[in-house]
Amino acid sequence: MPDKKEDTTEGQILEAAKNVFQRKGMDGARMQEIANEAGINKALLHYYYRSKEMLFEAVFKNAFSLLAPQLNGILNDDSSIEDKIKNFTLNYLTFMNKHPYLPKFIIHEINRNPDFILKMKDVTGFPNLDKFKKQVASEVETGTIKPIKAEQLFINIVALNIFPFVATPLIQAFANIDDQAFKQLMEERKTEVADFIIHSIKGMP
Amino acid sequence: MPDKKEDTTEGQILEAAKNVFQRKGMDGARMQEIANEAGINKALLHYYYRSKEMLFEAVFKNAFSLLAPQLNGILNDDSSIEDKIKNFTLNYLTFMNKHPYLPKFIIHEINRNPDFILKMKDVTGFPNLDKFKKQVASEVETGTIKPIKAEQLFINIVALNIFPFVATPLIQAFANIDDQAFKQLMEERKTEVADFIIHSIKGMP
DNA sequence: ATATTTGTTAACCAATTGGTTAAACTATAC
DNA sequence: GTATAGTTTAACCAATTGGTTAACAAATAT
Repeated sequence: MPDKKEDTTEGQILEAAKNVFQRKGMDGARMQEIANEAGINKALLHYYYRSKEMLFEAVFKNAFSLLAPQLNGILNDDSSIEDKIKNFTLNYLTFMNKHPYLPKFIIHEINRNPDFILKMKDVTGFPNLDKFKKQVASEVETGTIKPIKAEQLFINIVALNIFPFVATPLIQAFANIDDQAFKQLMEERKTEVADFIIHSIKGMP
Repeated sequence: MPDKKEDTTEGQILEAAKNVFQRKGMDGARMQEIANEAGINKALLHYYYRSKEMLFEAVFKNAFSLLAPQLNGILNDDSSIEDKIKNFTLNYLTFMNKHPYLPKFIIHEINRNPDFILKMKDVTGFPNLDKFKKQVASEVETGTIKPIKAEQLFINIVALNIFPFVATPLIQAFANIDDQAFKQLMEERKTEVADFIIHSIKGMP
């Protein structure tokens, strides 16, 4: 009896499928390649997941429910905006070291088929801006931060944190740096990004 | 004799290929679909472009050489950092209205095959950070802007400008807004983003 | 006018791909 | 032990896909 998830056949399938789908995308992935990487027969793939689409959906949901809580953190806890930004930036960039393909994968597949996001909306604790909006409005009113729309601040936060991991090769080419130097830049960003944002919204209006 | 590019067969092919490739990506695109959209026979596609890869490369190079000058603007002209940020933000967000699929397309395909970027490095005026780095260092020294690495500032600028167009459906879902409201947000960003950046780098160190 | 090059098509082909089938192997139930 | 249900495989299948061929039409050259 296997106790670790990766030792069960289904675990191996999901792990292999995750790797192949995240590397190649839904369209580029091949069932045969997933079977090979899982060390099993292709027919067995269809035994566990009747179709490529079903397997893909399982992988996508897994990925999405890893990412969603990261965003919910910033939106729904009770700390100040400033603390949220600091924590989110630090957490997210740390999290990215473990799952570097995740944002590319999710963003690409949602662009390919925007309906996927509807299927997600009920499943996990789907991120929601309502609370964050009230908090921003409130801190703007008390003068803790300068006037800004919650939506714009939210976009800025996720953009600054996520974008480098979506456009890694492009940035590396423009900045003319190797993997090591890029990793170093990302390490610096754990504090750099939060400082950048806070500096911007803390000044006089 | 056709004078407009779109009236020649090759023009129709490139236009159709651009649309299909940008919607579906290299892997998801079908030669038959491109032929249909161009209103021609599939064999004629292979008459003009021997293979799918060659056709794709033509489309990709076109797309890239539309985007590259946008970045070069900010890197290689002689205005101040502040003016560069203002101009770039305004220009880029305006440019995006005309080519909304462009950044998704380029980023996805470069992730799929990072070697593509090597092929681009010689072709067009490939963006280069050298001049920008000197300028940032100089303005930091004179105290015009607070201390920041040119690479980090560059990443921040492109992230804030490009990311919303790469992750549109995701942002729309999180912020719970429709196309119209999203477009409105992007319109606001034409000044919002530049203000946000400048506010951040102009404060006391 | 007519030969020749260029542009266009319908029909075809080989390879790939997602998916199925029927048999075999393995563990579990009785 | 043996029936039974669950797991795994090799071989197969139909559809799709990128690409080709050979014939035909339209310019262009001579």
